[in-house]
Amino acid sequence: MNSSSDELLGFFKALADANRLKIVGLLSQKGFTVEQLAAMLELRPSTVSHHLSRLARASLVSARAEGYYSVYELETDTLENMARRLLSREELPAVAADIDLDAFDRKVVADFSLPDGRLKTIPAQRKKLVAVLQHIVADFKLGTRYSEKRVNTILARYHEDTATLRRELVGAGLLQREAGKYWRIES
Amino acid sequence: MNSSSDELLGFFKALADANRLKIVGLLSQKGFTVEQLAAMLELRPSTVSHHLSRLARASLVSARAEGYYSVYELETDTLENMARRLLSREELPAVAADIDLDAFDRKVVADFSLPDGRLKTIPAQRKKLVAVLQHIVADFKLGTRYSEKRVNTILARYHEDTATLRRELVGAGLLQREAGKYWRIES
DNA sequence: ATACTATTTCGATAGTTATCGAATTAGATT
DNA sequence: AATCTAATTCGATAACTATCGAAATAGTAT
Repeated sequence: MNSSSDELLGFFKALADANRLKIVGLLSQKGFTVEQLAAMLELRPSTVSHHLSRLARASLVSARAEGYYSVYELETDTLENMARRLLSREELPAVAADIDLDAFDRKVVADFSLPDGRLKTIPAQRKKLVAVLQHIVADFKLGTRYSEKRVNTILARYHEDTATLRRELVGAGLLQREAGKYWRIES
Repeated sequence: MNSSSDELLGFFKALADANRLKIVGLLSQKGFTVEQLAAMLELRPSTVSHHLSRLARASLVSARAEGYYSVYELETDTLENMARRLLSREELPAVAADIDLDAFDRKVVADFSLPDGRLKTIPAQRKKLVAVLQHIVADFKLGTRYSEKRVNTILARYHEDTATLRRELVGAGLLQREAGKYWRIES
């Protein structure tokens, strides 16, 4: 979660309250003082002040001194900017930018592995099987052609049922087979 | 607060959580299962399920069955619609549509009035004075010309200092004066 | 300078909700 | 039909926050 996302989160949190949303609605028409807002919303001034400070923290409102009062006004620019950011294609992916997309696969491999690295069982579920196969295929060098015997030797480190592993590796497109030889495919 | 505003509020509340925002960010790239999201966010599946149901309630995500799993996907249309609504000029004023804008003025009049309708004092603050004057001027008929004597008689119902009230009414532009006669101005 | 008053801050409280683990459900695979 | 598993629901708990009243603050107006 980077600082740009924090801004976005702050924006949503600021508006995720019925009374704050009403305040923004009211300020979209004209400026109001704390007292006026309190009367219209049937809240205490201290409560309204609290809401206004939250909105101000998100740069959604600003105060202007006017004689005895301080008049609050809506920062329409901030609102527009945020709305536009939501419409842009890059914004949302950026929110998830620093999240580890491989965590699931690693967890699956860990869940199915014994301390010595062998597999407890071969996963039955497609998504999990693929995760485990991708883990195993890392033992094969790119550009090397393996005999079936050598393939089995490597797979035997993981599970006795080397035939199934071999078949699934080919089925998943992780290993290529031709004329009795196997080799790894660039991913 | 009308039902359209409820939708808007629901939208903001749905996104006002760091993990839900991350989920949306992840789903903006591709669909994921509950388990996958849980691993990536380091949360329990039940927690992720909870978040997804909140997002679904706001129509921000939907589930699609795929074999053993149910794959969640982002409803980009909803997101776009909401962002556009924020940019439209009518949306925010509508949020405050059914809020009583005169509540402040009524509260001021009530605060400054004795049970019999007379004023405790004449407000010193501009905003409050105007509220009280607007209340008083309702006793004057539109289109009628009043002598200063009749004006004072009416104002005496509110406060002994009729001279100040009269002057302020004229100053605030609520009463017009010419050739010793006073009359009310259409507001 | 002094007094007045709108606003803010603070402390306390009640209501909301994010999170977890356990139990249940729904659905696909065999 | 029986079994297995991802997902959901439920109950409990902890963290957060909206709201209030009281006290402090700041900034005019006299």
